[in-house]
Amino acid sequence: MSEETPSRDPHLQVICQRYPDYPAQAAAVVRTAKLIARRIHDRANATLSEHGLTHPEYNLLMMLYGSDDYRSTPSLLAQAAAEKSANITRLTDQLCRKGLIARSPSLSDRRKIEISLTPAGVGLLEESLPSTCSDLQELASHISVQDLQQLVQLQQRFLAALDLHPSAARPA
Amino acid sequence: MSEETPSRDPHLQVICQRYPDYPAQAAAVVRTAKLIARRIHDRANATLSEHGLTHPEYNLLMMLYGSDDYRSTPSLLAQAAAEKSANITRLTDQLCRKGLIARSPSLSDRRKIEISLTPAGVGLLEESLPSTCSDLQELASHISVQDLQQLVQLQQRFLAALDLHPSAARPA
DNA sequence: TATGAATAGTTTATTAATGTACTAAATAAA
DNA sequence: TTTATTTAGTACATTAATAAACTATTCATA
Repeated sequence: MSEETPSRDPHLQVICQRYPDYPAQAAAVVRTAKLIARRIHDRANATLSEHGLTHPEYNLLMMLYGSDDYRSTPSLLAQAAAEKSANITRLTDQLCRKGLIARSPSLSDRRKIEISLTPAGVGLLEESLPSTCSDLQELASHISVQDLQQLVQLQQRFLAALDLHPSAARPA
Repeated sequence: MSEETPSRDPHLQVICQRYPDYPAQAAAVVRTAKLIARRIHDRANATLSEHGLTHPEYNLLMMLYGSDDYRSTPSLLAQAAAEKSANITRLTDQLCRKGLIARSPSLSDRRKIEISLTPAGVGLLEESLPSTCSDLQELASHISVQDLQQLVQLQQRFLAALDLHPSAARPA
């Protein structure tokens, strides 16, 4: 490890002393991404519980909100929300039970299901958005728009590297 | 929403048309962090399964590897690895059963447990590190060290904002 | 010194998430 | 046209993760 260690994590310094080839910078990116995701998840769950939603449910609803005609398919949702297909089934079952989404057969491909927001789903989302957005906006207010944009851009470059390099182990 | 939408996600553009106050940049940060964390998790699980480890187990082992005397406590591990304490218990139970860590009572505080890597734990870690590190290094090779450092720094600024703003909802 | 509050870690029940197997349908190849 | 392969989504069993409750211990306050 020839470059400087990220300063916020004393563990990394010790690791690099013990294993000099440890890619500390990349490990720090990964670790911090996980911290962000976890912290936001907990925080969002607390806020959304007042509306009877969990964070993963909310994410699916938002993906539908951001789709043409509030409409999508389980596979597209799985991809967009970084969830496995079996979990999409579980989550959409829950949202169906809550009357927030509806399932219908696709007219163009009989394997496919179409999922759309119900009016109640749109209503609940728009009811929850003031608190959700102000919470997130509060966080964002400490960082300039340019810095946020740069952060996203750098994140996306890291993600792009994952696409270039399929896992060295057996395919899942 | 007055600034440009991150370009990689068409959902965000539609969301902002429907709800103009949506903080798109911050949402993009959050979403991309989750994508990174998920992708790395899946990728690491595939690599580590050859060594009989899961990604969360590996993370704990690495935290111990980066601690003085390979030694820590469940609470410190929970914090460092972004896991809840009940999950630390579950994970450390598993690692104990595998003989990779050992528990002992703390001499300074009877509430506390000390957890340390066993020689088998150190051995397994160092056996897994070549493939783990080369995998991660491969990803990192597409981004300059300066860019990685900047990415981490920006991530950490986002995290710092979370500390400044406790959740608006009831404390968990 | 006694009492109240906070901390540490585990247990337990519950929910969340995943891997695998499956059926039906679509697509690709022969 | 037939066969092989891939895709879509769900069922099911299993593992992963969590909230709440708990006991013991430590720390803070009166």
